[in-house]
Amino acid sequence: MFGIAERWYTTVGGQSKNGGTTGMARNIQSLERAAAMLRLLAGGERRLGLSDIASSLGLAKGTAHGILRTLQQEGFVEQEPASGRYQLGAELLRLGTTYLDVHELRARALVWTDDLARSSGESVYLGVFHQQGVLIVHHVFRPDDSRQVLEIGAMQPLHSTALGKVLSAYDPVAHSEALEADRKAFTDRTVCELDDFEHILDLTRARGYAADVEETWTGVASVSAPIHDRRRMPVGAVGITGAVERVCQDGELRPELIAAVRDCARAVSRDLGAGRF
Amino acid sequence: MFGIAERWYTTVGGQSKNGGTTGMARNIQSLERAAAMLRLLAGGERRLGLSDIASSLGLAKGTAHGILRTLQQEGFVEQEPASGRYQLGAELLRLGTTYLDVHELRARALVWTDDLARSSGESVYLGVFHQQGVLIVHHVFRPDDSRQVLEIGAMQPLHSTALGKVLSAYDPVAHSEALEADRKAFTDRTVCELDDFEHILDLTRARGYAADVEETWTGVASVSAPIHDRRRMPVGAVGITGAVERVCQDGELRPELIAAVRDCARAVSRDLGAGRF
DNA sequence: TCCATCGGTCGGCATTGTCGAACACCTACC
DNA sequence: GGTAGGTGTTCGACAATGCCGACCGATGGA
Repeated sequence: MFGIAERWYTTVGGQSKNGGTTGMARNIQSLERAAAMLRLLAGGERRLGLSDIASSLGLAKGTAHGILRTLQQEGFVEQEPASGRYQLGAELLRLGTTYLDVHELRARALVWTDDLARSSGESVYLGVFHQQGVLIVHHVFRPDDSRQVLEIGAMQPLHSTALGKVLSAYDPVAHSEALEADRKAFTDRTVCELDDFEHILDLTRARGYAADVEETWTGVASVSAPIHDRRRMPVGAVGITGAVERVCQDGELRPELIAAVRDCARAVSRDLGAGRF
Repeated sequence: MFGIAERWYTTVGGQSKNGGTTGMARNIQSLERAAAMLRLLAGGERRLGLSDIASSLGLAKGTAHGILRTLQQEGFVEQEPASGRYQLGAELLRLGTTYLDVHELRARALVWTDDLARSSGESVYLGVFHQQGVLIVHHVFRPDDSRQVLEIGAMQPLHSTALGKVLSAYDPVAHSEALEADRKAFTDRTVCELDDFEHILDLTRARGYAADVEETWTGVASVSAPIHDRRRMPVGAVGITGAVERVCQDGELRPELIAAVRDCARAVSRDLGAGRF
């Protein structure tokens, strides 16, 4: 309701050419609503009914139904025949996997992350900045026979994880996002204060890597380093994650692990074309 | 173009109430076009330009740009800053993973497929019917240390794989889909003729399982069995896949593997509520 | 330097999506 | 058994919305 009326005004005034930060051109309403529905279905744990969806988004039932019907036909949502409730559809999985296949950073990193997992003995994560957090695009299991769950497609917070700190330190958009958001305390070691957090980012830039010692999960520590493309722009981060007893020694991160992570990040960056000069 | 004009007539004449087989209600145009764009981007291997996309879908450049701009803001497509080309976006990966988390069949099957992989010594696949093929929603690696790639989110053909035959035999929609499509020959053992294929489906229903001995990939054989829900409707299929030398013996599938797969399928079905009757 | 093509934007028209009410259907509860 | 409240779905009319095609500015070969 309100968002619609507001958007109207933008057509009258000057369009400010390009906008420093955001384009702010008008977008297609039905698409925005459809995306909001998918996000709503992704957020709510269980299936949602039509009335819930319509009222949550402030839409008429008929409107919401039209969008859902189209999304269902395209395979983006499915409807449970019994209750008539809606949930996400299989086409999203297919397209999401295709995204991974095309992802250049991931493709270049595959072999290097395998090496890193073998040499470090810990699980390896590759993440990119997305929306308000870090999206895991690759995950190599720790090379032992323990039961592990694949975390590709999962999100991690920016302010407490090693991957998130690296991206916040090097990616300007991630930086402002991390500063604006409220930094939730996951453990008693999580850094939430603005000044402390910015100091950590400065430290990250100075060192060239970031750490997370029990700031997100108790007993778990990580190290991460940034990956740059051929234009020296930050495009992602690699890191290892493991039990704090293995990753740390005498209260400090084991130096050989830091070196291994940084070597891997440099290798991937070089593979992306950032190598020479 | 043509589809649009046709749709117009339905508003004038009688609306035929409900339509016998399909609802045939009108869908939202911009959403259909956006979905077609995503599918186009998923199909083409490399990134596509705006003009390519517009001409491929028969749209004006401005129209295509508006849809792409919105999709980009929502995270469904990304634009390479240098060339301006478009590719699929990270939000699809996030939503696709969320689809897996909510998937009830997959959740119930997790523990049973692990057992099956351990007892059979082969890799395990869990698939559901989707569009024109089988979508892999779970994949357990063969329990040795060999290098394997995760195939969750990949598609398999209906007519040549064990999973596809099971779904074609038990799911009516998959059945008609498999009969109508042209069955491509992947190896010289692929069954393409309509009569032969229908005979195989009859055999599958009679036996309660299906096989694929070098009909899709040379040197690879699979066995699969159907999973039913509490209404005895087929909802998916589990199967094992491995080198033909291990899976077969004296030209026949090893009986203990067939039994293990069928036990797993029955266990998951029972877990879904199909147990008592 | 020119020319072809790229992605992106803008104004005007009318198609298209939206709204709200009415419709079947089901379940639970008097 | 009826009723009341819930569901998802359809319909018709209005006008706001998204579509089209012409128009920019930049880019990159020839």
